[in-house]
Amino acid sequence: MSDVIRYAFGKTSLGDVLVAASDKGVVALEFVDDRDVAEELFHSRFPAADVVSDQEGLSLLLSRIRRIVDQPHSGSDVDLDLRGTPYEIRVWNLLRKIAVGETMSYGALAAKLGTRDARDVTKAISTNPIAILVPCHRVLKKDGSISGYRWGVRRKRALLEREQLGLRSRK
DNA sequence: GAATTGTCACCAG
DNA sequence: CTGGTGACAATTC
Repeated sequence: MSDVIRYAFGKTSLGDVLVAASDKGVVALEFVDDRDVAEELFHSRFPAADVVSDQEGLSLLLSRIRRIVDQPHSGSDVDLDLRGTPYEIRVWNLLRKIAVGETMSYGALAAKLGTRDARDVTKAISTNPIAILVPCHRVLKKDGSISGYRWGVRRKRALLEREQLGLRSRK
């Protein structure tokens, strides 16, 4: 049997996003520049699944995501359907425990996981299909500088700035 | 910032 | 196994 995955496009203050969800939760959330390209890419990522467009059915989810992007500190309660190797899932779960406004280095993450190399973590993170909801943007290099981001360093910086600003002005 | 080097897991051949 | 590579890290300029 094949899964049914519904997807829809949405606009956030950081750009267009493509969100996809199964019955269990969100399976993917990506920033896209070109919707046609994204759609194609997306189909090929879930060859075994039944991928259907469902703009209306996901409108609620989209609005929640928009809220999270605009106000990261307001908390999120979106169900996720993580798909990946056990190791990757471990990493992603760890990422989700990082508090808003906090950051962590790849090295520190590696230590927590008992991995030898930071690159091990890097690889797992870089294959993360779910932007923002799995806050891979809160992972920086050890000196605090931004190294790279799957969806563009610019967005990563914007996200972080927003989170820290939100924290500060909330007090 | 950018370049340089050490390192190690991963992948293609 | 060999060689290329990287969302790293530490150093150096």
